[in-house]
Amino acid sequence: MALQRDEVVRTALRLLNEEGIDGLTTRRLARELGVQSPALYWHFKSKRELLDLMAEAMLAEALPPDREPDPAHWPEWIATDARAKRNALLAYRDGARVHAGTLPTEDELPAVEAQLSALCGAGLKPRTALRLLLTVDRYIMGWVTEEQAWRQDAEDRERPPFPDESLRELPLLREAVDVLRMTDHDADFEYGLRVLIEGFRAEITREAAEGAPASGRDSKAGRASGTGRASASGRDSQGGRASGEQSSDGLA
Amino acid sequence: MALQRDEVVRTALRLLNEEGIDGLTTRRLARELGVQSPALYWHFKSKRELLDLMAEAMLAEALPPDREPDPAHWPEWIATDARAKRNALLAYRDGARVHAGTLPTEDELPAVEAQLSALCGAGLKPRTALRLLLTVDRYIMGWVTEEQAWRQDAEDRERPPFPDESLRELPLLREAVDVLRMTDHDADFEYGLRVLIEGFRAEITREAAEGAPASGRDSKAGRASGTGRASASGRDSQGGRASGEQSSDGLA
DNA sequence: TCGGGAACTTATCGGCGATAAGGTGGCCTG
DNA sequence: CAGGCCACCTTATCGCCGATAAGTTCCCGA
Repeated sequence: MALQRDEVVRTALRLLNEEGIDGLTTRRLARELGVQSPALYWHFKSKRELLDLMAEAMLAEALPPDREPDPAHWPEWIATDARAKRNALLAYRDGARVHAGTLPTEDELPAVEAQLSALCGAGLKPRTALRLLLTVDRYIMGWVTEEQAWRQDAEDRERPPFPDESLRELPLLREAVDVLRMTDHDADFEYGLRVLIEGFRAEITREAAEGAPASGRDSKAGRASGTGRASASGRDSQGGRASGEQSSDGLA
Repeated sequence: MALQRDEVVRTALRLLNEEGIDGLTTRRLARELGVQSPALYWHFKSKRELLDLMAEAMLAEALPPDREPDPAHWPEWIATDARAKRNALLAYRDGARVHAGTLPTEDELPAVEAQLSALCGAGLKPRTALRLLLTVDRYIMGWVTEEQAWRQDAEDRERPPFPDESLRELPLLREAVDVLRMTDHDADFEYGLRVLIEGFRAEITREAAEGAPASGRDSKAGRASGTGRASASGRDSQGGRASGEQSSDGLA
């Protein structure tokens, strides 16, 4: 029986957990499947494509696509989905790094549309609703990336970081030392998640309030800020981001 | 004149911008410096160490360490610092990936202590204040990682993603299409940042309110939630995260 | 003057992603 | 039944990577 793409992906995910992303090589994976490594290139045009499919499979396990979010309880399902996604990324070693930079597949879009629909039902404009979803997504990605990096080199760390004597002159950090040393990932993640949702709540009432009067489009209050000298290091790099500008629309 | 660690780091950062993180190899860097590649291992014990120093240098350019944040205007300096950090990461190609997973150096801790001091002056407990700082940090990291990945493969992308016809049946996404396609990174980042700060504001008043009565420690309202089946795919991986538990302390 | 160590070179290792080219077997067509 | 095609895999190889071992150079201080 010939190899199936699906079987390759599943084996790759298992191998990811056993060896980590650095141990996930085409040769190793091929050996696991009982073939030679170039055989994989019949099924995938590159390792990147394999990683993309792995990322897709990871999240597909966590978020069943057939859900109808309820506008009335948006804080609950936003939080539930966020936890589910974090758990999905945590379920595989280096899961966040595998998923990072992946584009949503076209068949994930309907689920997003459903979420947008619920948020608009709660009073948001589509643009704002999508920004909101992206915001929590970025938070999750950043969080889990850091969390897994921490767990990863916690194994081969000789002694715990931030030893007590380095905090001698820093009483506040000393008081928050368990947050600093990330002894309770779950609770700390949950805190940020709650802060985000609290902010969404404020944003929703704000947008509802400003939607009621005359105004229509995004308010355009300038407040150009940023760092002053934003792009460091002589060369500007990055293909020409105009550096200092930032178009915050009023934050106080 | 012999090579200096500092010179190597600066050259590496320049090279990073020119070639990207995948083009930043020890051989290429050595060539740039006019030496052979093993010479680098006299100055750095591994490439990882070099990357750590690069990450440190990147941020050092952006955040001068001698600042005394004002408790009265915490939303302003939180936002300013966040923009500065984002700009610092954006100033180098793959800056976020280089910085990801790096531990704060001991000499960055005093700056954190100063920030904590200001936030506590605004009414937060040290633990909560640090959690808050970590939250915005994770958001920045997640955001810029995604942003740079997007910019990166925007170059060698044949045609724009999410073509119009794929959104035919998705009116809300179609309305938010410029957010989906990330045509204005700055504004979208700024939106999430404002949401976070709005949430912090709510959190501060909440904590101040609950600090006033009898209560002392973190409120322990259970609400175990999560996904139900959290860790997918048979093997549990990740070295035994007890999967379903989540210690949210009350979010509605 | 000369010993030692900082700073480098040359040589090499094992492993990586990827490509080229060739083989093999089953199925479909004539 | 013959023949060819094509899905699927192998063998061979390329150029590159991070890293180590061992040898060389040269300056500086006792």
